[in-house]
Amino acid sequence: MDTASPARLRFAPSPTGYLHIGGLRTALFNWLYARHVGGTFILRIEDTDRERSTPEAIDAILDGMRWCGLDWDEGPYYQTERRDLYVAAVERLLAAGRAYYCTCTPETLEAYRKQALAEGRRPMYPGTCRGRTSRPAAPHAVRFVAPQTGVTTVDDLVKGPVTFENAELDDLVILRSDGWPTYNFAVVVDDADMRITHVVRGDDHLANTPRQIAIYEALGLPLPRFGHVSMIMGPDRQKLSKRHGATAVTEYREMGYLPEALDNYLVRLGWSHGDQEIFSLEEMVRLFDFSGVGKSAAVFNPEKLLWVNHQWMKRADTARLARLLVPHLERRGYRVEVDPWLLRVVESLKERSKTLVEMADFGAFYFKTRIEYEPRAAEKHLTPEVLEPLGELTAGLEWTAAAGRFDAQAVEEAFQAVLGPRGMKLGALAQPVRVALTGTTISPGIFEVIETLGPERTLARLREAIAFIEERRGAGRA
RNA sequence: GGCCCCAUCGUCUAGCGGCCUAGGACAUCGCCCUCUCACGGCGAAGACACGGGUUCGAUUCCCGUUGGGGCUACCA
Repeated sequence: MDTASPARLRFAPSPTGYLHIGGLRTALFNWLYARHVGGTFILRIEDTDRERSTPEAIDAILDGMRWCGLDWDEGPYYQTERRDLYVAAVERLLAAGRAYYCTCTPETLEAYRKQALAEGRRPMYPGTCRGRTSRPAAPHAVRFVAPQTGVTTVDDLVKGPVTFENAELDDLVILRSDGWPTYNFAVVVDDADMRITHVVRGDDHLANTPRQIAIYEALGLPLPRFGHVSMIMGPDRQKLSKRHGATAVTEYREMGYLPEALDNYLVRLGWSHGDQEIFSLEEMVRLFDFSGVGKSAAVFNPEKLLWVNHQWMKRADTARLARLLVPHLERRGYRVEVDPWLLRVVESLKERSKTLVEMADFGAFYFKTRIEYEPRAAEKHLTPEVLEPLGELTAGLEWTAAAGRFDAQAVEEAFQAVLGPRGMKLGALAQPVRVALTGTTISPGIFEVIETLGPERTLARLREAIAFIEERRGAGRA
């Protein structure tokens, strides 16, 4: 028995560029609702604009969606493979007198529009070809006979009821002179054919909805529910675009973001559930509903995304993080593989890294064969005064290593053995050691670093630092 | 220009007539924790765009103004 919900939703991007943040959020909302009600999620590629559509863009869309965990149950369907369907629908409209051939050239149309605008009139199609029912020999498009009276009300899932005057509707072109359908027509034919029950999309399509409803009605097709989600904008309150920095979802992967973090951040842009900020995909699916979707547009805030990512980095499974970190390390020239040692490294880093990129940069010292000291750090901490304690610590750690235990606890004891008798504070020794081991004054806890580094690397680096100080002292005397 | 949508801290938002001297989160600024950096804890600052109504009572409902956005293509 089929107990699944009959709800069918779709994401229908046009492959004219990379998959951007706004598109991904639309996809996410569709996917979440479909999963929430146990319905079907369909992917459809709207590639009828053959000038601007590219195979690379299609790959980018599929890739981005997979990365974010938005799996589809049907498709991808391609509109360029469904042309017969649109043409057949056009024929039906033509036969029913709900469409007509139009031979007006783009030039005359453009001239007319300009004139209308200049005179302060509405730039609508003048209806020159209305009623032309026989196929012209000249190049022609097909126009839809739009209703001229009455109103159309869209009972929107997020905006509520929105009413439009049908007199505002234009006789729009449904079939271009190149034989391909236009957007407003193809969506209707496809959504109906695919039995879409909820059309959820950006609210830049709200004004298109009455035009589409008119087509549904002319074709005698049942109406789906519509839901128009507000858009995502840049800090300048303009539609998000390349100007605003990274907007392609794959860029976020390269910048070291986790897909669950991007999903989490995006779902909170326009949707909320009380005061909760962190949601797993599973939680979103359980909680998502249109009643929680807001009406107003939201400004994309990279800083909050960074924070959300940090939250997910801390929660992430260490082995998975290690696997994801590898390419970032390789990009920096470190040959590593996922082994227990890398796991330890990641473990020491995950709490304090906001992104994988940050983790790779911050943890690079673990992998370096030679430590370069930051000049200021060396200046301040690798001084002759610490030569003796450093030497003593090195000896102590050698002993610790020889004893076969090199854990944080044993390391700390070695430190105390140096510190205690001298009445030194931990910081006075920890910082020089930190510079010796990492080259900088910033790192995870020093005992943890030493334990992770292991005796061999630790002792080599300490000796090198001692040599460095001695050499510099010698140079100073000369 | 016309039509449509939107309007709570800088940003994301809670609020669905009295619980609001408006709550949370990011960012900012203090303090605490502390071997550095983070994390964490505590605290500060910070908003209902404006004007009319409706109501015993409006952030919440209605109208207008203002501001922002979208559509107005043989792009999607």
